[in-house]
Amino acid sequence: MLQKKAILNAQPRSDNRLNLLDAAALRFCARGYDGTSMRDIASDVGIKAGSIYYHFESKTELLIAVHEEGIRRITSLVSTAIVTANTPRDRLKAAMIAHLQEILSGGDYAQVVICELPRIDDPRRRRLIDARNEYELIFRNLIKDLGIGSEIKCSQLRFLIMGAMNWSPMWFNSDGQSPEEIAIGFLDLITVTTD
Amino acid sequence: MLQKKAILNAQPRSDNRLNLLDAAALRFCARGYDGTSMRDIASDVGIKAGSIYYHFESKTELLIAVHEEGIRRITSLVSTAIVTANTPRDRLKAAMIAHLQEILSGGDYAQVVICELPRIDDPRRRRLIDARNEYELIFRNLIKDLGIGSEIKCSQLRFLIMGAMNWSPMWFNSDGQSPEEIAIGFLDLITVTTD
DNA sequence: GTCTATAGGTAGATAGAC
DNA sequence: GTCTATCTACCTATAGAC
Repeated sequence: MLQKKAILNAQPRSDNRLNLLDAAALRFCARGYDGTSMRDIASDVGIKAGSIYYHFESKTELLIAVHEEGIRRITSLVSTAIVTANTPRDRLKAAMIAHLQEILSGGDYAQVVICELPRIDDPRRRRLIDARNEYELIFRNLIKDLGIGSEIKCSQLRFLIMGAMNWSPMWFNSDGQSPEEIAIGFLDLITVTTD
Repeated sequence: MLQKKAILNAQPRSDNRLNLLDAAALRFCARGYDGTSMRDIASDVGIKAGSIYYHFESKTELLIAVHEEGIRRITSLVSTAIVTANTPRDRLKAAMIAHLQEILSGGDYAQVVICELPRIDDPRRRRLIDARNEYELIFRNLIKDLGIGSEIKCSQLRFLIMGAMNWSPMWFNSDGQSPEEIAIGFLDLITVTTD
């Protein structure tokens, strides 16, 4: 009975699994995957490197887990943010705000999703790329709903917006504009009329 | 006779320093600084790892040299591109085209400038950041010349444009739009009026 | 200028004690 | 679940022969 519940919850005890994920996200974000050692991550949570392998099969597996958790979080946040908005433009604005909040002040998971993907050398890489593409589908649809015209124009707009947002960690300063102000500033500069 | 020509063509003698720079740029671009070993770079030019140290003091020094060369090239290209344009908008367009051409089809140096800077752990890092900021000053001035108004609006526009451009290697496909078409597409989506 | 050989260190991962 | 100990492999960098 008790055991059954534990199985259903998937990861019942072992709190350090989550601590390891957090530490890995932080380290991968700060120094990159190749610049981070298992010993670094282990010491952040107060255990020895060998003990990580009780929770994760390999270093790659750890990166994949961080990546999947990052996708899960940002997808959830952005999906939730757009339901309360009424017009297509407001929905896009809400999505941009949520996306920027997550990658600028939401933690390290999102930045790992954004930056460390190209480094993964693993058969499962494709699955991660697919997951990220599925996330970006949200923006693809929001932009299509703007009704600005051709397919190619929609692609260009998507690349413009996503690029500007995903690059923002490179210059963002928490003393300056807030993620929300940045999102609004970007959107105001963009021509979203149908002509 | 044949042998002499082969030597002249492939390795202009002694100038393996340039070959090493090229190989390092390619490797750093593809696998990142931490994901590249001196053996990788050496084998690309047909020498052994230890021999690199005749040309460069250290691996960091090699990255710095790639970075400086990258800055030098893109600054030169963009500076040249804007002199033939007449209006502020055309100058910005010319700069964007040159920038995108260099990072998308110009080689690996520019991409190293863009992506590998945060990883450098060296006192000389500041010098490189300054160099990149000086390069970006070109765009800062071009945008100011548009006369779109407030300082903050100019910053937002700069971040929007630079972010979209610098992110483009993540999705660029040489079978699709050309760098020039991408630049024009981006600019057309942006409101550059003074109101 | 490039080689060989190697120093000295750190990486990811495993085995078995507790 | 975490430890210690260790394996194997690879890393940057140096020294000296050629």
